[in-house]
Amino acid sequence: MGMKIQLFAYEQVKAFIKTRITSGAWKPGDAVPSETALMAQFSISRMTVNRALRELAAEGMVTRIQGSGTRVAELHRISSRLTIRDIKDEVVERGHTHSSQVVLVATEKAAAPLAKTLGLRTGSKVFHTVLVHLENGIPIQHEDRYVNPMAAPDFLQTDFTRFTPAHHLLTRAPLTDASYQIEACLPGKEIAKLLHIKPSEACLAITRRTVSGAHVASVARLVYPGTRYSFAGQFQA
Amino acid sequence: MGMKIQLFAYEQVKAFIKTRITSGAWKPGDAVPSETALMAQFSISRMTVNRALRELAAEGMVTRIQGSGTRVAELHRISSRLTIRDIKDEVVERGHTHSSQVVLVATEKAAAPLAKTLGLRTGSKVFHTVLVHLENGIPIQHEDRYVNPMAAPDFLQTDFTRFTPAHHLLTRAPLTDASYQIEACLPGKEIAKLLHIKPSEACLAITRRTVSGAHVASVARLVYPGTRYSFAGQFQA
DNA sequence: AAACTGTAGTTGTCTATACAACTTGTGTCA
DNA sequence: TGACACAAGTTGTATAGACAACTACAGTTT
Repeated sequence: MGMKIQLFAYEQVKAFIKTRITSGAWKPGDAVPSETALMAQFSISRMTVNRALRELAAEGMVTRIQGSGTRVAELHRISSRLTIRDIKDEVVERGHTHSSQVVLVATEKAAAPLAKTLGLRTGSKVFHTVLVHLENGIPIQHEDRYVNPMAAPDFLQTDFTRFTPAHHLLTRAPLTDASYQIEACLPGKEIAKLLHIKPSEACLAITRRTVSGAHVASVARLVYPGTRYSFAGQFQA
Repeated sequence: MGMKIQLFAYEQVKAFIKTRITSGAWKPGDAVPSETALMAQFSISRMTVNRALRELAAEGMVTRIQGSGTRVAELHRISSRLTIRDIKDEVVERGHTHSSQVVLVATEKAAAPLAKTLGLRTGSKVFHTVLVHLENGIPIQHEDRYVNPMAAPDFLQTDFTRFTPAHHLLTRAPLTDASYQIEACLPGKEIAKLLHIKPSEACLAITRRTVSGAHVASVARLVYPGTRYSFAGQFQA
């Protein structure tokens, strides 16, 4: 049994406070005992108490104000981390096989709006790829991606049946920022055909823009069939 | 001009390592200097170095293994926090006005599958509410919610035109866990009518299950019109 | 009434040291 | 060759003490 028997001192303090908050004994806005008080109560040093409280603050359970004190956070804003992952890893992790169908690999001239989001001049060279990702042979994602040549000059040399575009980019261009947008949409004739669904079937679309250092590295639109894909997650207090 | 001039020692160490990772100078899998080495390099104590590295590990930038060392994390998995918020707060924060249309407020007997997810016996009493949330008079969310009476006995006493169900639950039952699922779907005739959209318009649906202490507090299905709502976020390294 | 001052209490950071727990490689012994 | 023991290096936790920065409040002065 992987059960952990011994809790470290700072973990005991965290657990003590956490249970009082989640049980409702201490309500939002209530004062949490000061470091000095907890230090005496647990017979441990202040640094250890400090670490416990600092971590609870980072987790959003409490609010700390220097000189004033520590209080239970207002609405323990429960939150989860949403991570950028390579779809291939995701599929493999489920124990399934991943494959890709390459629809388009091209160099194009950027139209005005695209050039703007990539931070390039209108008419600049951009890389454009379109692929369909399959899980056990069933289409689950349509990926339409534009890549800034400045960020990944050798992008088109990749064999996209073996490595996903995301993999190439993640390994070459260290990510610094990204923004995403999740929406519901209808696929349109062409994408519906590639995903083997009806044009009337609702889809989940994620538009993602990734930044690497000074450059906008890539803009991608990922379309998932609504019946075959959903986006699940777990929150923890 | 809120510029912070002085960086604390542990912040300097973090910045030093972070820039080397995001610039690509240190690649995933590379070894990060040991605590002893950094201690000498910056002329600071080991505890301070330790704090810097511990925080970088928590942020997912590096991986630490006791006895072995610290390395640059494989794919700096960029992530963002997805937060549970009250839709009313969201609307108000945008400077708009929020209003609710109450469709149903009832006490029902739970059918088998619902009872199971709420952790109750089949046929137990459950609260059921259906409302439409409006932003400046335009429908943006259809909320269909079941509530466990054990977790919020006075739930139905609320005036739902003034307080949202989420508000009542967040203030009464301290949240401990939650899981969610985001999917694309078609609304169906009834919901389409309430949201003033065509039944063929794609919608974003979030199904959320919240846990408070020992009880599953509530199960809600939130449906957003695809044309009027999307879910945006920002990642940070 | 308003402005100022001082003080006690609180959090933020940092140090030097200590020991525990773990990993890795090297050398020894069977 | 294989098993074992050991040592060096690394991270994990904890301590006692120190000073800095900030808040809140009470008391004083203007």
